[in-house]
Amino acid sequence: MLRRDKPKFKQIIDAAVVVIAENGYHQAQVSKIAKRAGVADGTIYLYFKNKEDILISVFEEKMGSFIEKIEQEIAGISSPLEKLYVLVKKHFESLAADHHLAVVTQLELRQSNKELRHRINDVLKRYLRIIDEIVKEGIEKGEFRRDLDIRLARQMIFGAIDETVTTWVMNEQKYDLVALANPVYELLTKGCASS
Amino acid sequence: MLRRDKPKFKQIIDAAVVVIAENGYHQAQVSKIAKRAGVADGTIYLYFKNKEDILISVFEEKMGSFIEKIEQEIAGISSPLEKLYVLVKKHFESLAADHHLAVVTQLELRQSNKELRHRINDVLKRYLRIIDEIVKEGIEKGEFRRDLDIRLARQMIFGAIDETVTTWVMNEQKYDLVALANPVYELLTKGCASS
Amino acid sequence: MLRRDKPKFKQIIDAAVVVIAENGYHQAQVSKIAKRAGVADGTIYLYFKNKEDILISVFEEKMGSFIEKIEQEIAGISSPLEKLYVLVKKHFESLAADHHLAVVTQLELRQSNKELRHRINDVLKRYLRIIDEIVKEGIEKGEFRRDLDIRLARQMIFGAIDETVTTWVMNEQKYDLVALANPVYELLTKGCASS
Amino acid sequence: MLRRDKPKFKQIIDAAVVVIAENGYHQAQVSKIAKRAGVADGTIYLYFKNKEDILISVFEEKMGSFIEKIEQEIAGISSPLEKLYVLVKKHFESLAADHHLAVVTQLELRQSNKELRHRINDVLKRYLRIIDEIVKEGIEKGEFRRDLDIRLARQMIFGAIDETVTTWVMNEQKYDLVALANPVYELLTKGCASS
DNA sequence: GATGAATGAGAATTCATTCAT
DNA sequence: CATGAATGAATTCTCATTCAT
Repeated sequence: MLRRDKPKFKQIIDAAVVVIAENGYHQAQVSKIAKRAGVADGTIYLYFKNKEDILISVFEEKMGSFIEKIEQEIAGISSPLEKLYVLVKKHFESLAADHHLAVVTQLELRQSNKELRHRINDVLKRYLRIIDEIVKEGIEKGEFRRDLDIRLARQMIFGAIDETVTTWVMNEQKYDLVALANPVYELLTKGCASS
Repeated sequence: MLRRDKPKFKQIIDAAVVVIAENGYHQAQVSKIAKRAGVADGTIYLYFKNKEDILISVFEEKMGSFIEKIEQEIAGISSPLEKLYVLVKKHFESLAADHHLAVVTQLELRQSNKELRHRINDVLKRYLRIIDEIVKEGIEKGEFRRDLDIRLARQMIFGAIDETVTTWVMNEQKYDLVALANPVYELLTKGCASS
Repeated sequence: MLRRDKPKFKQIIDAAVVVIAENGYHQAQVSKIAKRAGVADGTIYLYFKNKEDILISVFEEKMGSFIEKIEQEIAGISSPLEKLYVLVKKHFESLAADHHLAVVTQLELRQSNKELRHRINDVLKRYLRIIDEIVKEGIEKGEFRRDLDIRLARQMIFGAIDETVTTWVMNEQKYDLVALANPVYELLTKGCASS
Repeated sequence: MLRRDKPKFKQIIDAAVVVIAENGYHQAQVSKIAKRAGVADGTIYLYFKNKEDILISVFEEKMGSFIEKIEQEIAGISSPLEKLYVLVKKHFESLAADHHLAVVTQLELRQSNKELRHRINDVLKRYLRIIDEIVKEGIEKGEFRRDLDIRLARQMIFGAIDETVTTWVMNEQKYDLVALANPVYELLTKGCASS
């Protein structure tokens, strides 16, 4: 039985998200997470190698299902432009639907040390590859400009989406993030310049 | 005499950048910074209130002169599009010219706690306002699309630039960042879509 | 289970008394106390909030049982004069029996900061109230002079006892403190003047 | 020229009393005393060997003139009982007249380390010897009880006076200390017991 | 599998004192 | 005589991890 299918594994992951969101990364002690999950401190170490492993697992689990959802959503779409639109929209929807998770991914987990962030980036790569695919397909199908550097296009797309979400979180999620999907999509596809 | 004009202040700031870049944020002990700066530990506290004050000052000093440089560069330019191009180029040039600083601003200082990051954001705001001005002027002069949401455009521009630099730093600065100024500018202005 | 009933709590308290007596208040580092108590430094903090809490607890524990002992001893005595005599005698006996404790209460704990001394005074108040009761009862029963100011009488009694013990401690406990109980009692009751 | 006759010596002593009274013993840094005295930090060390030397000098200077005053006052008195009364009265008057000094001698200087307190005790000895002389003379002249242990009588007298002043200081000097001279004198001479 | 008491390494900061000017 | 910038030693407390029960 995989650890991720055991109930306590999920309990601890979920507790970690809440504890980090409520207390901040540096105040998210293992004992706090254990208490919130309703298990003993030592029990954590039956499911996770160490604290870092909890944090990575948080990202893997949450980001993983997030990525899967998006992969499914865009699977049946043929137009790369529409795929990009759906990706932006689903990205915003997912984080708008889980405020705790949004705080954790946009603010708290970024305070982790260099190594942890490199490992988080590995998880992210799967997401970035989806964007790469959309861009590549877009070029092939003629919907995207032919002279695009795929990597740079992906960085702009991800950077813009990410910055938009982070600004929204730092503004305490006061406005409607999902409503920004369309204008962000317009910006990404048409750019700033008047044509 | 302002503390920032005293030679030891600069010594310590510069030592801090190197120490943080080489050891990482969490391994940048005050004693290490002092040693590198060639002063006693206690001397640090004649120029800085506490360790956090060193870190904020690093950002203020470096980012401050960075912003000033860009303000001067674009001051004499009349075309907002050209201003945007110069901003991207100077941004890349500045960080490419100081590898230590690039590591510190893109990776290390982001692991600071929430309060420190909020104070860092205050410094950043000045930079974001420059972008806002360019966008606003661009719309007025007809070079930028009329229907742009200024805040979103700024988020895309900053997000794309920042993501590009961060990716470059995480790839250990293996390729030529400055060479990306033009394609990034093209992306930001024309977008991904074929017209 | 109250912390004061746990064996390690007592271990640490007792270690603190010895370490403070032997090294002095300002040289009684937490690590020294831990080592003497045979526990890890961190274990201290499972039983005490901080270092100050150890010191207050030392006083509360030791002074507490000291006060209880005296309360019990005088409970069955009907004559206030005899109560006073027993109080002086027990006070001297208690401190003569524990040289370390005598050094700690008479010399070392008095170097604590104002806040700690105020909290120590709270414990002392219970002792001072016992003296007050003896004086009050003595006046009512006609054994003490009718015109006594209770508070002043208490201050003289406590001041004389305390000064006697402190002088004894500062003279390195070279003479027999308990033997002074009778002459001190005589002084307190009859005064200096020939009648 | 003796250092104690130089104006800066007195300036620094007086500044020390005020700084200690207002900030407490542990917050009375040399730099604070220097600032208050209107001299540079380094100047302190032209007049005092080290910080401890300042504190002892404070006690010597202030207690010295205090003792001299009392010696003069009782010099012309022939009755030992009256001498005792005057001593108590002058003791209370002196401290009631200088609230800062009262706080320093009764509370703050007692937080000093063991060595400093031993040296302070040397200064006190001169005062204690005055009391001894009064008691001895009192016994010889038949005004004091013949069976007195001089040392113990002195400890009671000093202990009672000191405790009375300390209680008054800890109660923030809310009531009239000098008015207590008479009842304290009565207590010391006649004791608590009804005759 | 589950517990939770015990462990112990690691770092920012203060302030008395010096000494070149 | 006077200055004040510079020095550097010294200590509490936290919290991830272990392991006996």
